Amino acid sequence: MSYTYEYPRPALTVDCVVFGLDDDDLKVLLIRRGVEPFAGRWALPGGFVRMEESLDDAARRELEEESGIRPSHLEQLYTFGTPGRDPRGRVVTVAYFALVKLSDHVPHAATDAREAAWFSVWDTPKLAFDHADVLGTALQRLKGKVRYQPIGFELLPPKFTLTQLQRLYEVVLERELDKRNFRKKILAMDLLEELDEVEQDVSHRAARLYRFDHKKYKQLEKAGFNFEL
Amino acid sequence: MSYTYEYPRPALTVDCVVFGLDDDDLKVLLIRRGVEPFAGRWALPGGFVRMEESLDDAARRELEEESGIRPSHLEQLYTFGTPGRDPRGRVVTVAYFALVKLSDHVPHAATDAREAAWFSVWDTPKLAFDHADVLGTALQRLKGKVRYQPIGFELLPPKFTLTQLQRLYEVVLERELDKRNFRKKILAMDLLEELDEVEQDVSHRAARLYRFDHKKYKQLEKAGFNFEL
DNA sequence: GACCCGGGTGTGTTCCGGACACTATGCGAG
DNA sequence: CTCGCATAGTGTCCGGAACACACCCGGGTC
Repeated sequence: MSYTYEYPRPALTVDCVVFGLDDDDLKVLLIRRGVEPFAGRWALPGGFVRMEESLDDAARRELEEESGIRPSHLEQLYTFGTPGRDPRGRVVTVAYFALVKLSDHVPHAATDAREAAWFSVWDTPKLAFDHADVLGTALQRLKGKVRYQPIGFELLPPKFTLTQLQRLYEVVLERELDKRNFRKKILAMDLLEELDEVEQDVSHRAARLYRFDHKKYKQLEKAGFNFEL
Repeated sequence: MSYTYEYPRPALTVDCVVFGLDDDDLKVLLIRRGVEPFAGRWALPGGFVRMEESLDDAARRELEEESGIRPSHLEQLYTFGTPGRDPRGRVVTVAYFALVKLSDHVPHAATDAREAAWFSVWDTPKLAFDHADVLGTALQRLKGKVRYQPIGFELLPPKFTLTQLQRLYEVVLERELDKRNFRKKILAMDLLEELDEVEQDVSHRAARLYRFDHKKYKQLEKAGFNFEL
């Protein structure tokens, strides 16, 4: 079977930058390529877009196929289409940006035949194609977006302590925050549900657990409320 | 001549949302389509991506071809690829977002054979394809971006008054700003060059003219400075 | 020359964000 | 049982920004 067109067409792929948070290290999911080009190199999960699926669906499908992951947050990042970025010919890729709770996905899970692993974003191996650029763009986006949209919670387990939340922001923004001011600000938004539980198995005073209230956020958002770090 | 591939490929286009400022009305450039589908309807300027050009180049080329415009600011916006958005088959479009100084481009200029015109963004005719979505996305982006990057100046003539600048922000952000504070803030950034000229032909006290200092901004940017509102 | 229109500046009040250091609690070691 | 340790949790003060209001300026119109 083959397909013929009057004019040449680039091939279209999607690639996903999936972030996860491991304690206070920000991780990205990579897949080791089995075939040329760049066989043996690590790359972002991704693949070709099918004719009947939307771009978002393609991203979700490839991610599920290659790693078994269904991210809690997925959004389009940027489209990379410089001629020459793929040695096989003209390939345009729509990059996606995803966040997952690492607690839901066993670290270093090799789900398929392919080898998949989490790497610290500050210390990745050399990547295939222009995936280093894609990762860089995704990091920038994460850094910019985390401050004015409550997407950071997608990286944490459902129940978390305020210290965990603060660590998350410190890791992503690459700077330290003041504990008192951070708590004041985040609690003033009234988006966290205070639970009657504390963390377990720690050798010091246990911290109270909180839960992010998605419903309340949606309401406030409609009313013109703006989340801001 | 024809081109054959082993798997089917979507066609790839670029479309441009070009904004211009006319006094205190925000305008968008539209082209009237000559051919089916949507013949006679207004649409965003755009066309097919060639195999040897980058996406940015394709956007610039199509814009020049269809309207003669070379925008002072151009950036990628979002990629739209829902199956069914084009009745001719699967077409994925990379949307771009551009700003021009209307003073450089005669309003209602019909440069080519095609009819091109500026419309108020709040009052456009019914658009072809999903271009209304694209326009909406572009407006959101403009609104978000204008506050933390000095791209608004690309909409004004090289020499402008502070009131013009304030109007621009009020129009884009859809809310009123305090005159005193606006001036204080913008002047405190030290990015405007105060000229020894005033506006002409006004029936009241003439306002002083200013010019945006691109060089100084680049310097400050490198030094970690952040433009904000 | 009176008045009208926006341009441009000053001031007082309130509000918000950032800087800053100590006490409380629970566990484990000895 | 006590002590030590590691982290949880908490309030105040200050300066600058936001906001509201009031005023003078300069030129054109009638």
